[in-house]
Order: sequence, then C-alpha cells, then structure tokens
Amino acid sequence: MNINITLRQLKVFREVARQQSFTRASKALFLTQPAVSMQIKQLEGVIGMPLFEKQGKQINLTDAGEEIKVLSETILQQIEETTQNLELLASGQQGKLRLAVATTVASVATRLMARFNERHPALSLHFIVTNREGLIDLLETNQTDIVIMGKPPEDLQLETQEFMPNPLVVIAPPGHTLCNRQKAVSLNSLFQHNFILREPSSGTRRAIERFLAAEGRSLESSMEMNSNDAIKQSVAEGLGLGIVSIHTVTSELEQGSLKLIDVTGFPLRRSWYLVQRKGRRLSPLSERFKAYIIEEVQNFHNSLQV
Amino acid sequence: MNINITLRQLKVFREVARQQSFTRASKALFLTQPAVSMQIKQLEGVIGMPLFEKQGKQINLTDAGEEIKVLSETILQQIEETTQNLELLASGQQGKLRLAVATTVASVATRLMARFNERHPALSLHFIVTNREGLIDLLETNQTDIVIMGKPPEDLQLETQEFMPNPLVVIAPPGHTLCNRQKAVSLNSLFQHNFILREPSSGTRRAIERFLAAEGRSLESSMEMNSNDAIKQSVAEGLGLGIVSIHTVTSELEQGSLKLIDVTGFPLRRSWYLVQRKGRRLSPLSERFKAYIIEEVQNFHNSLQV
DNA sequence: TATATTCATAAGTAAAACCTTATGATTTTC
DNA sequence: GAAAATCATAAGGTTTTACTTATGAATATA
Repeated sequence: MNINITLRQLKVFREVARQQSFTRASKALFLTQPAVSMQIKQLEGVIGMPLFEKQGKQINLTDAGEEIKVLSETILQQIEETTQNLELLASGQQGKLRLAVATTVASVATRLMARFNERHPALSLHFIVTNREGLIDLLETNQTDIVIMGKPPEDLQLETQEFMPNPLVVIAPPGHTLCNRQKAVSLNSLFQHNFILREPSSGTRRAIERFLAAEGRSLESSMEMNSNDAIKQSVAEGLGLGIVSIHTVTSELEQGSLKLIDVTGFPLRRSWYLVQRKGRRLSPLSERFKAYIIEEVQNFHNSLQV
Repeated sequence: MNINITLRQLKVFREVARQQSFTRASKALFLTQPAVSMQIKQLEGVIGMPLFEKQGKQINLTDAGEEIKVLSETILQQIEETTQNLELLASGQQGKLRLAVATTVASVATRLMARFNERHPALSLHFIVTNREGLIDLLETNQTDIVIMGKPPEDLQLETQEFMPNPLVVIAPPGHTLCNRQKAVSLNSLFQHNFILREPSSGTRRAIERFLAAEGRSLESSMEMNSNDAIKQSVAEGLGLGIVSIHTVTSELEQGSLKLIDVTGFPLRRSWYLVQRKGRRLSPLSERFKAYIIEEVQNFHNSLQV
C-alpha cells in the first residue's frame, strides 16, 4: 500500500490512541471521521498489522498498536521540544556567540559581554582576544562571527560598522615636564622624549605611524611592548611616554597614576568597528549582540551629553 | 513554503549532515543532487532558518542545524528500533498471550505453556484457571484470547477446534468392592454407591449428567466439591466414588493411591477444545501457541501408537 | 424493534510531494 | 586561467497525499 510511515499518520494515530475513539479524535483534529480512518488504515498498511481491534463500540490497541503508541508519543514530543529549542535559537536567547576583539578593547568588550550574558543566560560563548593580525586571520578562516577592531583592512570582503570613538592620547607619569602646560605641546617638543609603543602589527601603532607620516615625520621608537598593561606600567615607572587608546587608561587617570599630555593634533580620532565577513549571515544571537552593543554605546554617549 | 516537517526531509538531512556533502548524500540515497538540495531547502523552509552554511566547498551546520541533527538521528533510530520490535511481534516471538483454561486441564496446560515459553522467551503471559462458567464470562468480556475447555456453548459466536480426547473415568479407593471385577460393572450396581462430584456448573458434571439423561437416569450426588484435588483426596479416603477426567489422575493411578473402575459405557468420550471468539484475529503469538499445542498433542498420540 | 452511534468504504478532487534533466554561479585545484 | 567540483535554481511531469461527501454495516441504547 504505502512505503513509509509519515508523521501525519503518527499524529492522527496518537490522537486516536489517546481518545480511544476515531470520532473523538477526528473532532479534536478538526477532521472528518473518514479522514482519521484513512490515516490509520494507511499506517496499518505500512506496519503490516492491525493497530486497533474493535470490540463492539470500544476500540483496543493491539500489541503492535501499543508499540506504535510509544513511538508516536516519544517522536512527536521530541519534535515539539526541538521546535521550542529552535524558537529560542531564532529569538536569539540561545546559541553560540563567537566574538574576537582587539587587545585594546578587551576590557570594554568583557564588560559588555557580561551584561549581555545576564539577559541571555543560555548562550554559549567563544571569546578571543588578540591583536590586529590575529583578528584578520580569524576572519579569514571563519573562526569567529563578530570582530571588534580598529580600522579594518580594505582587501578583505568585510561588512564593517563604525560604532565607537577610539581616541588615542599621549600619557606620561605624574609630574612629567610636559604635563600641565598652558598651551598644547608641539610635536617637536614631544619627540624630544622617549616613547613606549605597541608592536608594529598592532592597530594602535599603525594609527600613530599613519598620523606621523601625514605630518612628514617618522618614529624612532625606543621601546616596544605587546601589552597595553605593560606599557602603562612602564610609563608610570618613568621609562618614557606612551600613546594609547583612552579606553585603556580610564581608571589610571582617575587614580592619578598616569597623566594626559595635551599635544597639538591629539587626541588622534580613531574609531572602533564591528566587523563581519561579507555575505555571512549571523545567527540570531549574534545579531542581537550587535544590536545590543550599538544600543549600549548610544546610551553611553547620551549620558555623557546630559 | 511548507507546513510540516516530514520524515523524508529528516532522512535526507541526516545523510547530508553525516556526509558533510549534498553530493555524497545524494549518491548514498540514490538520488540526484538537486533532489537533496530541495529536501534540505524545504526543511529550512519549515524551520524558518538555514541549517547549513557554505564556506567555499565546505558546508557547516548552523546552530539550528545541530539541533535538527540530534532530532533526525534520534527519531530515525527510534523508528528503526520500533520496526524491529514489530517484526518480532509479527513473527510471534514477542507479544502478549492470554490463555484461560478449565480447572481440569490446568496441569496439562501449565506444562505446555512452560515448554512454549522456552522457545519464546519474550512473551508476556496472562494465564487464568477457572471453571466453565468463568471461562464463558472471560470469552464474552474479551478478557482472554484463547480458551481450553470442554464442549463449548452453542449460543456464543465462537470458533472451536477439538484437539484432545478427554476421557471421564470412574475412580475408587484401592480395595473398593467394585475394583478388579472380571466384567464391566453395570450402571445399576455402580449407583449403589455414593458419589463425589464437581459443582453443577462445571463441564465435567454437565458431561456426566448428559450421559445419564441419555441412559434414562439421573444423579443424586452425595457430595459436591469445586476442586479436582479435593475430590481425589476424598475418594482416596473412602468417602465415595468419583468421576473425573483421566488427565487429573494419571500420577495417582501410577502410584496406586486411586484405582479405575471399569463401568459399562465408560470412559465417557469427551474432548478438549481450543476456543476463541469468532472474528477475533489472534495475535501472531497466539496463533503460534495454538499451532504449537496441536502439534504437541499430535506428537503425544503418535508416541502412544508406537 | 427503532434509533443513534461508531467505524468502514467508495468516489472524487485539489494540493503537495518528489524526482528528473538542464543549467547557472562559486570556488577549488591543477 | 582552465578544468573540475559543488551547490542552487528552474521547468516539467508523475505519483501520492489528504481531504471531502455520501453511504453502508455493525453494535449499543432507549
């Protein structure tokens, strides 16, 4: 008669088995009674055995019917459960979030993620902190969904979105001669001093070099470090001046362990970008995360303007 | 696009997920590649989310895809398991066997069932021993599949099969005056003595009364008991003579604790019948049990004739 | 015994499911 | 850069599905 069991058959069967009646099942399913009879008959055809036996008005399950009853109940429930899980996925309340960020934004990103996680406890998180080079590699090999970085490379197929200012400032230890000047310090006088900078492949370093090139200058850096924390400490110790994203030194500025120097042309106006591969459809969760970040930054700016 | 998941979709999806390739899946399923694409696309339409994402040649599961993979694997396996169970049912190796027997055949039936159970260990057994009245009630209320009893009632819609002789014999305590006579004892001399019989609703009792009625006699029983064991003991104690199925006294005759009396017209030739309700389809297991019983009885007779 | 209830069956029909061939777009691989 | 591989899409056709209405048969109910 037929070749395969269908879910329709199981659904109708389950209702009949529950209701112990074809007619009642047909009403529950908003069908006519013959429609139910047919589904059951087809199922019996597939199985090769009767599933019900009539005793007068009463219908009873055969052994095979009992077997199919278990099957129908479990299968249909599993489908219902999966459907619910899928709805959670679709609404972004559950899922995998793969995020990679530049070293400089790590702390900001961590804070954002923690707050996002409170709203979406079911998410499974994959978080990578690395420098610009590493981020590009992750994007190319598709190991991450969203990246937060400085100016993204032009040669890759990317979708980018500028979402947050990233001012680069010059920092000095408290009491440095260039601090607290009335006027902005010139680049000339600035470069009398030693500098501690990030490695050449870092975004911060590249931003500085591009700015200097535009001014007709170049940089002979005295020290290189691959960690913002190390730079901050070194500057605080008096090893030299630093140029860093202001986001990395907010707490030190408040505590007074570091000071800003007002230099002509500074702060360098850079931005953070949300980046993803072009054409890559983000999971609903990732989409929500993006929306969340943008919203948060917006709120932050608004609060500053008040 | 669609309304419902189909098992076809899940089957195709599972293959694609396993093979990590549409083309390989299509070969494994003996389909063209577009056929696979379509099934997946329909499934995605039902789900409302993409299940795979392409990264160059490679295809990867999305979060939703992972969810559906679990679903497809579990559901399809459950169906396969159920199919196997159904095959066991169909071959009669598994199932419920509901059997009811007359008190008199209980020991014979027990032996048969035990041996049948050795061959079919997966069966679940429902065994009732009761008298004729009880058996008829069980049949009417459909609480049993097969009944073993004496002559079945005519007024019920039954399918019956005579399968085993059931001779009724007269028993006496050893040393009774009617024992070891040269000639068969006449009914006249027999009825000088007291009798111990089963209750009037029992098959054995009815058989005796019908025989006597044909001979123009009737019975004034001195004692009634509803258990064959009680009757045997009472006869052995000398309380009176008994008329019982020979099957109930085989061991006592061997031991010599009871003796047969050769009476004109005895043994009464009755039979045991296999009985089921007309039109009621037996489960494969019950069918096998019927076949088994008939075969065993056949073997038993053959061995007697050798 | 008439009536109501329950399931089975038949005929008819609109929709869908399922697959094929042909072809296109991308991406790897050589 | 050409060839090969992979998935997507379109068009077309046959089969199956899933109902419906109408009606019949068996059984319970009053």
